[in-house]
Amino acid sequence: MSIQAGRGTPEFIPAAELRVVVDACSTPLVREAISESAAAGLAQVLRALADPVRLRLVSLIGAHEGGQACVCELTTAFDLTQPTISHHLKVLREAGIIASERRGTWVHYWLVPAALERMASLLAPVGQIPPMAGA
Amino acid sequence: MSIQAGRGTPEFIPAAELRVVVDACSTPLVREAISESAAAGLAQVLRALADPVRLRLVSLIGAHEGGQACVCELTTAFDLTQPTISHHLKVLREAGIIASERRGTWVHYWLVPAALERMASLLAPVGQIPPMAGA
DNA sequence: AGCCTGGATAGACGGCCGTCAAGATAGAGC
DNA sequence: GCTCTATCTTGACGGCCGTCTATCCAGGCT
Repeated sequence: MSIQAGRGTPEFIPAAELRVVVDACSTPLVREAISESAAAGLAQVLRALADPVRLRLVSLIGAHEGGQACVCELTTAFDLTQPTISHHLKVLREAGIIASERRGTWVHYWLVPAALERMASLLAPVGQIPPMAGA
Repeated sequence: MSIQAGRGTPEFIPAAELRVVVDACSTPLVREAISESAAAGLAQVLRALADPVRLRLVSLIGAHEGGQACVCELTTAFDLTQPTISHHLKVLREAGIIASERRGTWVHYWLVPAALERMASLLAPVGQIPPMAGA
């Protein structure tokens, strides 16, 4: 019971801090070694994206007319129950990837572009998009 | 037991196919809705990255002199046993994110830039990587 | 007010995965 | 060939997470 902690996520980082922590590491990840806490925050956001359903949700929302979609439209795109979709949307929202607002009867979701941009620029290997630049 | 499948990963996609599947969706994710199989493949790669230890491994390898690092150097950077690090390296290797080669006694690992680039361009919201890009 | 619909929450269940200890394998050097 | 070191593999354990059912909350309508 000393070290064996099951999984390496003993501490959950709330959304606000998360932003800071991820920002703290805005160099391309492969430029210099990131800190332990930056890795934790970054992994938290990536884990939110690392699910087929949530990826499709992000894609559906982003590709939807006006960049917004209501839950009813999203739910019908899957063979999953509405609570399950609601759960996935919550995960994405808590990771700062999407935002939502209630408008009358329906709840609308849209992407937070900064979140995906941050991920993209972190993963971009320095010179970025040099398909074969390996010397 | 008809639908309840525990998690949405009934089918594992081997590395070769994975490349194809992820390539099949090289539009920025938020441009148009991705297919179910593309989402599965993409999620598989993201899940490999969505772990603090593996992120730090990628970062350590990428930032290491010469872009290469041997396992012994990586192991000492963590409070984890060597088999655990080896396991994480295997996950990254099977996801196509890193590659390895044995050189005498030591095994060296390096990044596969195309993998991270692919991820970055998929996540980049259309205009992509505004932080430093020309515009 | 009462009902209906869209959506979120709570609780439970089962599989996946991160971790470790122990053993196996591959070169290097004697 | 034997030993030693570096690394991988195997098997087991425990927690996390994706899914469901059941229930609750919020608005609109009559």
